[in-house]
Amino acid sequence: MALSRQQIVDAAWGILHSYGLGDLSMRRLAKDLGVQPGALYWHVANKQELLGVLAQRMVAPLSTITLDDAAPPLERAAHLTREFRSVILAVRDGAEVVSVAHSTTPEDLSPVPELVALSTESGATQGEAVDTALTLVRFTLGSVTTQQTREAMGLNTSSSEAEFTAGLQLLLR
Amino acid sequence: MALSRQQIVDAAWGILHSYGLGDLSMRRLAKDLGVQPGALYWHVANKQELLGVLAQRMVAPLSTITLDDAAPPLERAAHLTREFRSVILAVRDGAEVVSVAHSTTPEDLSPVPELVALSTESGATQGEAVDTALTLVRFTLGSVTTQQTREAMGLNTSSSEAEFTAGLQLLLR
DNA sequence: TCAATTATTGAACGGCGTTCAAGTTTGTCA
DNA sequence: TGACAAACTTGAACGCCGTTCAATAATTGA
Repeated sequence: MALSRQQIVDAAWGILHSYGLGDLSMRRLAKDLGVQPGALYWHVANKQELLGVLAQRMVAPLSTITLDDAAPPLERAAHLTREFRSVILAVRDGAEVVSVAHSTTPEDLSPVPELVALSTESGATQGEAVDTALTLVRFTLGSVTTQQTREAMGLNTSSSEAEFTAGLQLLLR
Repeated sequence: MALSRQQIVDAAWGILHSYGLGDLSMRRLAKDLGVQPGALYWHVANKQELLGVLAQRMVAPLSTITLDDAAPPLERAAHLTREFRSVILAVRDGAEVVSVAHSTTPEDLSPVPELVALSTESGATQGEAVDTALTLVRFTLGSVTTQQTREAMGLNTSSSEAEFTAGLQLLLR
């Protein structure tokens, strides 16, 4: 069977989950797929593009999440941000991978559009809503980056969750 | 004259400013110093340590900054955070370099201790103050990372300053 | 069947961080 | 002054990395 883009992405996804970004090299990927490294470049432009696809896959579930309609918009925003956090926290080096994608296209990546909608719903102008959403996402990425970096170093991360909650409340007062 | 740790750090500082993190390799550093790469390792444990020193040097001015005594603490905190931003914005890939250091020792790196002091001064408990300071720093690092990434890609960054200001106000209400 | 398209190989290019035995230089003290 | 130790540097290698590209193989459509 011919190699496909999908297979490559799946294998990369697997390595990322099991061994982390440090082990996700094009050569390692090729070896896992039983193929020469050069073959990957027929299906994928370069490593950066591949990481972008992985980031999208990570956050994809966020755009189909259903939030309690009864809850006020800001509470739903808080909930969505928490979901964002758990999604990237669940993948090794998830924050690092998503950060790159976020830096390239800050406003398109989930959960930014969803957060913008919720923020306008609660009375913000479009501009304010974008600023709020970006701030939430950046804070979350920073928080999780710290936690995952420290985890990788074997340092204590017990206060991470509480710090995140505190920051979230600070932002969504 | 013998090579010294100080010389290495200075040369690294120069490369970082002039050419960015992508050009800051141990081999390039050695070449600039007219020395073999291995020689660096007598003075410096590894590249990560070197980057840590660079990060410290970047933020060092923040701990000796003088803030308007008359202004309320939260305003001084805002000012300090702005200074933090300009300091890392002024160095190519500054946010990336400082992020690594921040992830390792989040609470020791300037301007975190200073922000904690200002936050307690305005009535927060120690715990709240730490959370606020970390949130401010992480948001700022995220914001500048995005800006510098986009600059490096030749993309538009005109809204960066306004987004930063908006986030800052959101956090220091 | 036989071109044309699609896909893969194999090999190379030019890098990277780091290690280490072997050498050189420098400083100390008899 | 000379010998010895300590401080430092070299040169070479190890094992990686992302990416390119001519040549080759496999698949497809006419």
